[in-house]
Amino acid sequence: MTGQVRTVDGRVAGRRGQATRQKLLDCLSEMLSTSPYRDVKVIDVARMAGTSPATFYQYFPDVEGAVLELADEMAKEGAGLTELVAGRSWVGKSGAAAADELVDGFLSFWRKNDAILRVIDLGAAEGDKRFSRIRTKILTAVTGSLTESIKELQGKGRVDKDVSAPAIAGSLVTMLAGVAAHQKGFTGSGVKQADLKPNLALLVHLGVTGKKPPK
Amino acid sequence: MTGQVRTVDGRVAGRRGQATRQKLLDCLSEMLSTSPYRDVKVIDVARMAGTSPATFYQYFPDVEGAVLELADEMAKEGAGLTELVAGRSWVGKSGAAAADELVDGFLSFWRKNDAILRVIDLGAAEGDKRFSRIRTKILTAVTGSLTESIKELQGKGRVDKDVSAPAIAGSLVTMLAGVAAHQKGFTGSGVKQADLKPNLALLVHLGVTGKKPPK
DNA sequence: CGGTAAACTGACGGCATGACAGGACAAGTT
DNA sequence: AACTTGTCCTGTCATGCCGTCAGTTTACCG
Repeated sequence: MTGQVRTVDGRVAGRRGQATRQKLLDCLSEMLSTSPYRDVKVIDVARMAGTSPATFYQYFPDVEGAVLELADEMAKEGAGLTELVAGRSWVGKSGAAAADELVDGFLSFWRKNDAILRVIDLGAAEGDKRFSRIRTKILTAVTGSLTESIKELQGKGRVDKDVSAPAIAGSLVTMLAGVAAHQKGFTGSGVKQADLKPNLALLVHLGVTGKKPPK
Repeated sequence: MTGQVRTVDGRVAGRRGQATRQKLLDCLSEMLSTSPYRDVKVIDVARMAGTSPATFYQYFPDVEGAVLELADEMAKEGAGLTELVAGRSWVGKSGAAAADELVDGFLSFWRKNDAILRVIDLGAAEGDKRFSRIRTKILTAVTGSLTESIKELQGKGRVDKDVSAPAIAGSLVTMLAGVAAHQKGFTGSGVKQADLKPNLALLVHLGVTGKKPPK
């Protein structure tokens, strides 16, 4: 599928080359989680990796390009999020459990990768197609499965036919992403940390099934 | 309340000074909506305003500082969002209408100011307290009122006591903000534009009242 | 008209960017 | 071991933006 790793000027990268490339990506990743995106400079990343800016530009066209690589790596890992939803029953008590675990899994994934994810979010919001595509790819892992679940419930007559399954699924996932990204903002305005997850799960359950979960 | 407008070196700004200051802010605002945040340079803003970079630095410490000013302007305007919720009844048909209008008003506010809002979002997500505070200030206009509405319903026994009103309100508003910011991402993945608002309104209604709106 | 404070600018050292050519290195060949 | 080959890295350079200062122009007031 993906061809070999290549440098900007078209050479194929060997073992050593791939190692430095990866090191640069790692350092960029750390940089992103410690400094504002706007202040991340090529020279700092290169210094941290014990190399020179020129080396950086051999493997990536610019900072954005490198971020997209990081995002791609993460998107692959994010494909596993599908399992949080696929094949789950949303009826009765197992429905409540499904909501709980979806919220939990999603939040921890987001938190683990928050630095890159917020850059992707920004790029996508700015209308950059490359970022939008990756963002969709990551979220589709969840929204897709969730859409299926809702459609299934509609098929059984448990959910109104006139709701749009993809719209609901997308909105709920966006909510989870937003809350994960601004978690600090919540605790700062009168929401107890412990209250967050159960109430999110409640909202997810309500959205998917249209009903409150059983006690 | 707010003292006079001051330059970085402490002078008070006169008529002419305030005019150029405002012009710089306007140009910055336009710049933000046409270029990626990372590429917005002081020199471009200054050029667009027909002045020099040095002038920019007389009124703002850096680009971030100027963005915070823009955000402050917008926060004042955003205070009007309270009226989308305050004093509304969430019972019966008027509940459905309240949800509709909240979604509508919120989305159009967000869309009108999306350039600055996504920068604020980024700053807040990166943990910058100044951005977090402004973001909270804007959102509080809605979450606060919404929290009150939910608490009121809880008082009347129409909503379970064990849900956290602020957590629900915050999550719903975050959902609205997220959807507004990534609206294009939705339509790009199988959600019809026209389906979005009604389904969001449904989710809001469900979240606030715990019940589906009447037909 | 003269004085004072405000408003602006030119110019400068410093740093990031992005390109190139050439040197260092690993691995295999003779 | 010396040589060869292709990969990998860096020194260096031109360019352009950043952020600051000293100094000039403009507006206001007695």
